[in-house]
Amino acid sequence: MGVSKQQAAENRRTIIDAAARLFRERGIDGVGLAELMKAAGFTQGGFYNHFKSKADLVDAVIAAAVESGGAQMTTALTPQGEGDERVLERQVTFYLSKAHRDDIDCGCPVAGLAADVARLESGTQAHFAEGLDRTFDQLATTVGGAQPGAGDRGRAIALYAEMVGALVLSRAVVDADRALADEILAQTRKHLLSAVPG
Amino acid sequence: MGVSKQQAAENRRTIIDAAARLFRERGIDGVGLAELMKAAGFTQGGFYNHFKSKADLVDAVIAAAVESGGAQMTTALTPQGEGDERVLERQVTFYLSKAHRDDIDCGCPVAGLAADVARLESGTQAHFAEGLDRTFDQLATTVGGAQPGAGDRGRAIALYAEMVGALVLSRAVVDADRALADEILAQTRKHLLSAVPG
DNA sequence: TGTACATCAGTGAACGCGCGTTCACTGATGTAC
DNA sequence: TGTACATCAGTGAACGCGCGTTCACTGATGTAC
Repeated sequence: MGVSKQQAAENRRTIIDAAARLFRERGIDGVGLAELMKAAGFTQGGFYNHFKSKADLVDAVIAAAVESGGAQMTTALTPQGEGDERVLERQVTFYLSKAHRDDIDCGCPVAGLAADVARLESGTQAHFAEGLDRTFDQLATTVGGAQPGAGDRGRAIALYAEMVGALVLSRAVVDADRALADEILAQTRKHLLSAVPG
Repeated sequence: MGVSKQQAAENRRTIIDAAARLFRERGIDGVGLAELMKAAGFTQGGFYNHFKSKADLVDAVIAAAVESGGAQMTTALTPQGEGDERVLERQVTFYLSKAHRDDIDCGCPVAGLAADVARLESGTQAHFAEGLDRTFDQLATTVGGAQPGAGDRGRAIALYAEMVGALVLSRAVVDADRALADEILAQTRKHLLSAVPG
């Protein structure tokens, strides 16, 4: 068609965003390039103007997802400026909400993509690992609050693992047994919030 | 070839076992039927003598995995007859070991398949949900120990979610950042064992 | 117990289909003069 | 500033390949008489 460089860059971004959504929803193997390009508003052939292969796109998706705020844990839903105790509480409450579970294509990419990432080449895994590492550090400062300590990162890791596990398990059964899916969220929420001071 | 009914039943089992292994390792979408049948020691065409579709096999795999001892949590590695406190400790220690993480094709099917299960039809999800529910109950009695209480199941769910999350996250980064993968296991192990009395 | 035949788990080739990828082509963008 | 041309993001058809599935065929199993 003929398109400005800026437009082309925006289009690339559009493709990555569509892929991030579809990959979380149906898994990387479950999404074809034709369908993906159509979802982004383009035809199949244009894909290779932006990426040299599907693996290259996956790499870009992981890098972008992880870059946009350490896996969605410490951004959007935590308007800064309030007391740190409350921030942790609100993050946990949102992360383990039914809304977050049911909105998988906009939800935490760590929970949505972790299983697939385990099967990717280690170059792509490395981006994911960097983002996860950063997420642990950010969460550690939130956990530490006013009195940071040596065990904060360890506690952050345990906290995050429980949230990711609960979300993955809840999603795995929600279509067949909504009560069980809700129970998983409710019990882990209760467990984690009881550990938060206040 | 001509094969006895008993032999046929054994062959069916062999196919399911091979599928359980391969599905955990590379994801359901990542395994083709030709490859699967070859791994089980047969040719491609025989598949439909045992299953009416790939989805039917997946259903059988989930049902079998979940049936063989509530997701491998409360079987094999816990020789009964010893004190209950120690049983929980040993289960956690094994579940969060490097050996369990690295041996994904023989490991806990809940952690290995949960992400894929979320995308399956709800009939298949139901088998998984039943197994998960039973696992929670079994783990609750272990958690309750000598003094069972009303909060045991809730604590079991939180415990299990943390273990599954840790295993999934550790596997997602192990090829790219082994230190981080090990840290995740070590910190969650430490966190969970510190909560066990004794 | 022995013979005749239906069953059905196995083989291996073939089917259509959608996958990731390649290609020739188009035409506005953006540069060179 | 205006003209000539290279660039390259877009289109849409085509490629080979492996997928899930179907098929005709084989021959030991297992039943009927």
